[in-house]
Amino acid sequence: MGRGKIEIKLIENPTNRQVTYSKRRNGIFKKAHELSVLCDAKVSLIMFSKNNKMHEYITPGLSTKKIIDQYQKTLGDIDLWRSHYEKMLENLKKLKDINHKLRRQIRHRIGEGGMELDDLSFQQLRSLEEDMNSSIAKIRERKFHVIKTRTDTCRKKVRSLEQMNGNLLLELKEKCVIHPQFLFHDEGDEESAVALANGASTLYSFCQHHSQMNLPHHHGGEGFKNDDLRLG
Amino acid sequence: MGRGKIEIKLIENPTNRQVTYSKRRNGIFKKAHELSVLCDAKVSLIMFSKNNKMHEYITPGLSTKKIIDQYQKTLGDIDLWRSHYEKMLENLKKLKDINHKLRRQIRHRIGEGGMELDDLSFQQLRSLEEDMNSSIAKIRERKFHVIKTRTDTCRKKVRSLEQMNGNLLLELKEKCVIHPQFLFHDEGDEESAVALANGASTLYSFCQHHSQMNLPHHHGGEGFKNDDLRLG
DNA sequence: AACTATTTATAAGA
DNA sequence: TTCTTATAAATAGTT
Repeated sequence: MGRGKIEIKLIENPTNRQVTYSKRRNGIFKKAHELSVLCDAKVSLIMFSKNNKMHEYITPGLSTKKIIDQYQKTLGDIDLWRSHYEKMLENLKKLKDINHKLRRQIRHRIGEGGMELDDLSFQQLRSLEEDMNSSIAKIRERKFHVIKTRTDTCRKKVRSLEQMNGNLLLELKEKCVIHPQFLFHDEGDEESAVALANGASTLYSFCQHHSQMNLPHHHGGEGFKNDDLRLG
Repeated sequence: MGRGKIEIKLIENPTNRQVTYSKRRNGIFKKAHELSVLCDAKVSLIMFSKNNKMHEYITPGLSTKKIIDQYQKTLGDIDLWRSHYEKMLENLKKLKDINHKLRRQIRHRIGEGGMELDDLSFQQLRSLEEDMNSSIAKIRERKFHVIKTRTDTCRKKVRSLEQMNGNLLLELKEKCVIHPQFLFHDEGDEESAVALANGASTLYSFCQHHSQMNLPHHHGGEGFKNDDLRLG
């Protein structure tokens, strides 16, 4: 802004440079002050000319020392944040590593992907096989336990149903003695009544069966993961 | 500069204030950078908005820390200069005081100005009088010494001249015996010859006398001054 | 340090 | 925040 446009590059002529320095310095100081007032901002402006003459502007009511202190405190806070951030990054990296190892272990145990097992030495493979065998043994044991439990539950249910069935038949016979008109009204009716009684029980059993199918599966999964984390 | 002119006072509307802050901040940063480049100046610009958000500009290739260090060093230097200046001021004051006292003493000793002696108590005046008396005694002693020295010198000179005179007369008589035509040619001639011989001697004596008149005077002056400084 | 033709910054509005 | 634009302000070159 002026009679001509100028390039923003060092002014070689020392006199011109000095004049421009003075003019623009005043300009900036004025603008700094306007900013201080208009926006209630804290401004510190320190400058050294080429021949190391110092000039400064400071928002009225403040000292440059205060600004510097606040500046350094802010930098300190930024450092704290950065170190915090860097710790988090490190943590993330560790977790990713563990994740990778776990995935690899899982692949090994599944024996998936053809080439996956080529990474392992003979010893590692033997150890893996043994490991798998003992795992299978545990799984089988658990399976038998589950089957046994379920069988027992079924037996109990059957027994209770048989008893309920007997009671109902007795009741029915008594009613037939008192009101003979109910006897042998329709063969199908008697069967459907029994079916109805059994149906409710079957529905109950289904619910129980369903929950038993899910929970052990879930628990097994967790146990497996825990083993993996210990190994990773 | 803008669609309308604004007063330089706090912008009450927070939104407007924030917008203005952003715009003007960029403006100042740009100008600071231009100054850095155009004039090869070192510029540090730190600002905190009303809600304590920090922004800074720093001349490329520098760190804010460096600027702050230079700033503090400069302030330190200014402090050094100021303390130096203050010490000089103090010194100056002391010397002025001494000067005053000395002048007063001199005035007392001279007894000048009528009212000057009114400052002093009877004791002080007695002491001053004694002091002056002893000074007078010293001066008198010195005076006698000088007179004695000068008298001795004169006697020696007279003796040497009388001898020289005798020698010349003898020489003259011998010449008269060998060449009687010189005898009693003119009465005045003999007198003028003696006068000539004495004249050279008188000239010599004058020079010596002149220097003796100056030197003791000078020494006396110095001695007096030294006394004064000791008393001040 | 003052002047002034220009360039630049920016207030207001979208 | 960003863009536009009419206008205010800054300043380069000159005296």
